[in-house]
Amino acid sequence: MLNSPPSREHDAEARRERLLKAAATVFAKDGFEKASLRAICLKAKANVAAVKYYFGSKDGLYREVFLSSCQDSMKEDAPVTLADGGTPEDTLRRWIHHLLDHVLLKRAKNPVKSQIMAHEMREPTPCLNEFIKLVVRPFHEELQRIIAAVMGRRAADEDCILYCHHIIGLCIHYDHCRVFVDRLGPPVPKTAPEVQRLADNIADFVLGALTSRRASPSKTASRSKK
Amino acid sequence: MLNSPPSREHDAEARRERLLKAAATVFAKDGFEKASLRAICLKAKANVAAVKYYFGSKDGLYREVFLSSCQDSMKEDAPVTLADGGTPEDTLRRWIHHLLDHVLLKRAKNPVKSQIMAHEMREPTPCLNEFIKLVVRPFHEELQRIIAAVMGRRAADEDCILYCHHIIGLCIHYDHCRVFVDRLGPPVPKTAPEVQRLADNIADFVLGALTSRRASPSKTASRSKK
DNA sequence: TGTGTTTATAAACAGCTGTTTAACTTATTG
DNA sequence: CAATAAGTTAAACAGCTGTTTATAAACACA
Repeated sequence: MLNSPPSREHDAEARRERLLKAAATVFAKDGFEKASLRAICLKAKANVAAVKYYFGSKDGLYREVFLSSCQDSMKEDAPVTLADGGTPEDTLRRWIHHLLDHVLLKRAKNPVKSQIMAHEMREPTPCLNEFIKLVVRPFHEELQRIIAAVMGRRAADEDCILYCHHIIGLCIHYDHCRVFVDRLGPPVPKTAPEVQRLADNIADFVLGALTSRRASPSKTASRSKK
Repeated sequence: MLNSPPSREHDAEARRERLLKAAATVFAKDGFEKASLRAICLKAKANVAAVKYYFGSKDGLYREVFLSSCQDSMKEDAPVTLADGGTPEDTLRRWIHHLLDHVLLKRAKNPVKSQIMAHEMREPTPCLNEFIKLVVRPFHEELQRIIAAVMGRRAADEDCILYCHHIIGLCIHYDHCRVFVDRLGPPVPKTAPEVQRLADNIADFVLGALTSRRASPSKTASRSKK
């Protein structure tokens, strides 16, 4: 008779993990729309119908990839906090260095997460709110506390909140707009010493700004008191 | 017999423009991959084969939309320059306000350009280099001159170049990462008075930083002299 | 008016997509 | 052990996509 088909794979957990990993890579490279389940399943050595079985749909697979990515973020490097000790100014320096090290070195070696995040920002799903709540907001709030300590104000001061956005925006610009920065020069840092130098430059700039604003609440803050 | 088909449209130029306009809208909303030629042509009241005829392919249509977008950028609001008069500090304030007004108000009413640009940043084509050369670089260099005037340095000073990136990154963060800022609060400005208030806050912050760095070249700059 | 060329477009093509179906295999339960 | 449930997977389905083909209509010219 004909040859019997090869024996089936039994390790469901391993297959599921392979699918998640392959999907992350393909979604990162191609984006959600262009990424095809056949490409993902070829890479994962899995059957196309497995996507429906394990994840319900292409959307479900994407959601799971994104959520895994969020959970990974929470396991990463210990964040820099005021409780670490040192002056608030030194803490802010370390915080800035830590963020730049993360986005310019660590993430650059594995662009899957940032590319999935870029896609998510363009077409937010409910996953994004979860990510913001679990990962981004605590991070943001600790920076607020650091800024407030530098400035001798309450963390809920509206200036402190805005300065958080200013500082984060300034730092991640070097990652998000890398195609521009690289062409306008100087190139985006690629080594730890280069990152340290940029971090120092930014920290000096930022601390200069915060120090100068210490005694001068902005018109924004004073108007909000009416 | 059967009804004769309606007469053909003869205005090729009008059809081509309609296609460009519809494509811009659909590409902006759906991204390149998800945008379908049938959706674009339905919107433009044109035949699907017209894309091949006028633009060669879907890619060609996209390229033309992007180049039109770059040319529009060059016709927009007169840039703020030192030659406008006033102190360098006031010029910088106006510059920051102008940028925020542009990205938060004008562009927000027509998100086509920023969304196409986001796509281009993810998958750069040669068009991007053209755009950087013609639009972004002159803009960037004028900001460098303004910063240098505030700081009493040469425009080619490496700190001035980096501060350009810092300032631009900080400002455009409110547009690029709007999904984050809106959820973390306070909401991204949507009215002219709100934009003015944010611009003032940023200008105070930035001028505070530049003033504090005036007498202290950073370690970056001083090391580069070795 | 007739002829050759160009333009515009309906229809078809070829291929790809995510999802569903059906059949088989394996595991579990009574 | 038999029956049932769960898991795996090839094949099929239904629909969509960008591109190509074929042809009518329009244009230009003698």
